[in-house]
Amino acid sequence: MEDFVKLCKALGEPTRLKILRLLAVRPMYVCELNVVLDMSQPRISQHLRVLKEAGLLGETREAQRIFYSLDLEGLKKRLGDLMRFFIVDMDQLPGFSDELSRLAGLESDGEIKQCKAGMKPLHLDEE
Amino acid sequence: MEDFVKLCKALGEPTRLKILRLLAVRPMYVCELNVVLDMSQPRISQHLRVLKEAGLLGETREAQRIFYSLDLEGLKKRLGDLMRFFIVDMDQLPGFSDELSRLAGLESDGEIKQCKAGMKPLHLDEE
DNA sequence: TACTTATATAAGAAAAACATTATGGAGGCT
DNA sequence: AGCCTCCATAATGTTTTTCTTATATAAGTA
Repeated sequence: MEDFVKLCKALGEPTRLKILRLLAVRPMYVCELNVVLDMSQPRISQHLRVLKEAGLLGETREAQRIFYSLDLEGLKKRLGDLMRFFIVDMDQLPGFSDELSRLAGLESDGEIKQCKAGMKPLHLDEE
Repeated sequence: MEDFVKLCKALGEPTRLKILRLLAVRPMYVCELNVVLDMSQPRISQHLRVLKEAGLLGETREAQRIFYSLDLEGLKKRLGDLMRFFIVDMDQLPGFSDELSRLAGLESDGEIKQCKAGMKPLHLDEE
């Protein structure tokens, strides 16, 4: 699940979405992004790092330049995986064991009656 | 584009992803989420608000309870739209006119030579 | 070697997101 | 009416992001 969070967090920022959208036109050097986006170079580099760590970018060094590219097929696959995350049975997913057992506990008594169980216990004995 | 940012920002947070994943099992009351997630009620309410504003949730009042649901088909469509955002021609998209013209400027002189244009002008006359 | 270009990284400030605690309001039950 | 449950909202503190400015590294050029 952390992977999906990282992916969506990377996509959920206007500057980064713009960068990706531009790299979808064609791969570019940082200095080209610098010109096209009209933003400071460190700002762009930092966003590129986030995108790279999310596994969205390819990177090729060419002399002192670095050529960044977006793998559209990879992104497509990642978004497909994300969609499937919501569709597959939850017990096929890691990291949901606690939630699953509490959910089972909820449904064990047939009808949903009260949710008191989830509330903090009242302090009946306060001074 | 702002819509995509909002969507991805909503998805890019572990608690919210968990909430959505649970609502994908079945619609739930807030108090049920409260029990299943074992988190404070305001925390859940606030995340539900973000998800609602991102257009991801359906909401039905039932007496004093509120029944939240996730529209899987809607989410699927939104993710498809997001993918297409990267595929369609950029001049079909709003909000990229400046970038498009600067990109055209880059390519007008055939080869990419220097990116000096994007650098800040050097101050040649400092004291 | 000295200078320039291209990029990354660090350090700091400002803004945004998140969690907690406390409160408020709507609706059911006695 | 009075109390309880369910949920939202406000206020506050803390952590995370984001941006800027400044500096560092790597590689080309004169």
